Amino acid sequence: MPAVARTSAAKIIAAARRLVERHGAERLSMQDVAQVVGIQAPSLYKRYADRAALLRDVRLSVSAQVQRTLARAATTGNASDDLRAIARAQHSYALRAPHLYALLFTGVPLAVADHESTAALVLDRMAVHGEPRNALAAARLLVSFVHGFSTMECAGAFHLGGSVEASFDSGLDLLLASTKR
Amino acid sequence: MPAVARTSAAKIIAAARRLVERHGAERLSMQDVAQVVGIQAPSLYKRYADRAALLRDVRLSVSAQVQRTLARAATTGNASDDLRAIARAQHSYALRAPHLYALLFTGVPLAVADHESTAALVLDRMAVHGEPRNALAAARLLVSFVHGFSTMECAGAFHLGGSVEASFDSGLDLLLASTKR
DNA sequence: GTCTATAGCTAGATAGAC
DNA sequence: GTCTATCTAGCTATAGAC
Repeated sequence: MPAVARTSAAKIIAAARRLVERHGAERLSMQDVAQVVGIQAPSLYKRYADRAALLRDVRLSVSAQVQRTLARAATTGNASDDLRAIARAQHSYALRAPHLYALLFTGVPLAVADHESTAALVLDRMAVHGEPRNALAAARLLVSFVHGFSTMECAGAFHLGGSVEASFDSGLDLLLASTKR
Repeated sequence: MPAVARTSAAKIIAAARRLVERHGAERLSMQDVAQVVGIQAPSLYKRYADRAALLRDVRLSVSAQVQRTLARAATTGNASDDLRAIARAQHSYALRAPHLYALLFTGVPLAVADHESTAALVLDRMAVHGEPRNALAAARLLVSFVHGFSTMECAGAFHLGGSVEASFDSGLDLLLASTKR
């Protein structure tokens, strides 16, 4: 008779997520995860071959959550408003949980089905908002700005004064206006 | 009679830089640095109190190098061309040495004198290229785009096909055109 | 699936002789 | 400033009983 399960895959991932959110992925240890879920570290190896496998599941979990968040933002019924809402939601997520957000751009690229990818979502709206021929470059311009601004803001890289939030808003406005059809 | 110096601060920093460039800052170890410069690890502690102190010097060295590189790019005599050249140089550096580039936005923000900061350089050119009233936000827009695009490109985050380089160029063009006075 | 015990490694950092 | 020797700490991962 096997031992009774004292935890679950979902709880393990949730615990690991919380630890990454607080301390960053580099400092995630199997021992800390085990302690949080209330088991001993070696027991984790019954579910995950190694630390990398656990971290992979955490990344997938974060990726899915972000995708859901941005998809929910893109429901205004207007392509331009959707783009603005997506940008705001991404920026907000990055500031709220920088370590989780960083996970999306760390290590081997996540393989995400196209129909589930935020990239495809932005591209779709951009093809309506602006000239379809230029949609790919325009989408990359917008996403790069949001990503770059968010990570720089998290890193404390804006130190010339002025309102950082105002800069974000005006950058977003200018970008949307200049890509508009 | 004290022992003869077998190395120097410059060589130690250079060695650490090379290791960070190759493997990333997280994996920089005092033992590896010592081996590369040809001394024993404990000897490093005569010059640096701890690993963080050494890494701090590496960051400062990279920061100074990047600043010099971008400042040299901004000498075309024309503000708009300077901005384009800065953007290209930053993008190129980030792709060439992603781990060193990442160092600039990692950990506690680097304290850089304003007159030596790239931020001030871009702001200066932007105030000539575009409307001075909007220069701060426009500078942040431009730098965020370049930074975001570069890090996403390094992370392999552009997977919808098309030419990534063409997207960068057209994004840069659009940005410069739409901020022009 | 849980546990205890432990192997095995790597790293940061200190002590003290020269 | 260099060395050897060593301490301490933390971590990944495995073995094997229950």
